[in-house]
Amino acid sequence: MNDTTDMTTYHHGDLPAVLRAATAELVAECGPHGFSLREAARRAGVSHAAPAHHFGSAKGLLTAVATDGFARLEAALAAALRSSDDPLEQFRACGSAYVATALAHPGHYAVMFADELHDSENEALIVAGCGAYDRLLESIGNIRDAFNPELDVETAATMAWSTMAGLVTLAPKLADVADQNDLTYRPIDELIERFTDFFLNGFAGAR
Amino acid sequence: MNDTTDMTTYHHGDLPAVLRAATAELVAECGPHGFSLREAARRAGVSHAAPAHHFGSAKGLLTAVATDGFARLEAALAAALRSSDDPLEQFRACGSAYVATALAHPGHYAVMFADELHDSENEALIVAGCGAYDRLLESIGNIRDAFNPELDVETAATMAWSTMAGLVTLAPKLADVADQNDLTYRPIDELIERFTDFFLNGFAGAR
DNA sequence: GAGTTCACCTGACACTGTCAAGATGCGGGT
DNA sequence: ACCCGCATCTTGACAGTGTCAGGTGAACTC
Repeated sequence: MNDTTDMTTYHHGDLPAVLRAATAELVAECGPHGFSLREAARRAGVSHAAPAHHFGSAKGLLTAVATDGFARLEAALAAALRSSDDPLEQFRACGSAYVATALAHPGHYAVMFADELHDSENEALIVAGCGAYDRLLESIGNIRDAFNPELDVETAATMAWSTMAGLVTLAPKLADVADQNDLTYRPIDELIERFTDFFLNGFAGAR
Repeated sequence: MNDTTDMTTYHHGDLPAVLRAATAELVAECGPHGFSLREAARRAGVSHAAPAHHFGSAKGLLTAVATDGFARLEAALAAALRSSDDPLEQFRACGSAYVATALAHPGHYAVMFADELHDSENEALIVAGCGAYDRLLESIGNIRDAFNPELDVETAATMAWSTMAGLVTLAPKLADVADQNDLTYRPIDELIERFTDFFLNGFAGAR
């Protein structure tokens, strides 16, 4: 019977996958605003209405790309958690993994946190997003268990998540500002390292 | 002689200002993606090509709105700094002021941090952005002077700025997630309060 | 081998941003 | 008083966009 993952080889091979890849590439090049459904179709070598058949609308396609991005992020964070037994080291690895995947897949990342570009109600997207976030909760939960039972994991995770997202999106702008003011420019890797140390420092006394 | 701020009362009164207001309102309603130059012109009661004359392009108009937003933010942060003599209290007030202005002017805020929607090279925008950021530097500089001469003000400001930006943009999404997982939902005001306490806690031992 | 379903195409519509060219009214110089 | 220059805004056109309706053909089912 029909396994949905098997109905691939038709005219084109696997058009949905090709379209998702083309979209990510296009957004990485031209930004979410420069993206165009027709251009994505063009790059995939199909007619302008082909994407709609698989994804319903432009938003649907972008939603699928965002879901892909969260899946990648979850995988990276999961690997970071497995990379060590020390909760502090795990958290540092999560920070590095977050920024690494964001920079490696800028097209995905740009869509993931642009609320109105994707359909926030989409179930697959929500599941993928929560999956990635759960890894961060897991990491901070490990820290709580090992060092500070008073730590409010929810709040700490919210702030860590926000800070990582903010750093990644603001880093280029901050670099520009630093350049123009003759200040020392800190590459984002170093910022993330500082960030994790700073947070781990703060975790000790937080409630 | 021509003072550019005086050439206001013509056919329309002050069309640039009306257009900026209409744009902010429109973005607040429909998001940056739902914004349309022609719709903004429509709301201002002028023809579809009128905005181009004052702002050059859609990006020019959005840049002006972003500049407005940074000016408002700087004013709010400056007021927060004046609100107390205690550096810690100043920092808390900055956090509250940041989120308050972001929520009070969602249209402006959405454009301010959407890198490709405005012209990042625009000088007025850069000046306004740096002006607001400088207030945060000032606040954290006061903390350094009063409590911890080892504190790296640049790095601390980068993280505080990123966290505030991240919190504001992610707050609604995190609220949804919390709702669906039956977790306790923290309103953003409380999150900001926690955030400032957490950072102040971290400042003590940071380098 | 006929019929149904899926995958994709063609064509059309209203909408968008931008440009060129024209109208319209204010201000300053004579 | 007049007129000219110029800033302001309009009109019209162009290419490009997302989405929908309907068509075409391949592939699987029975």
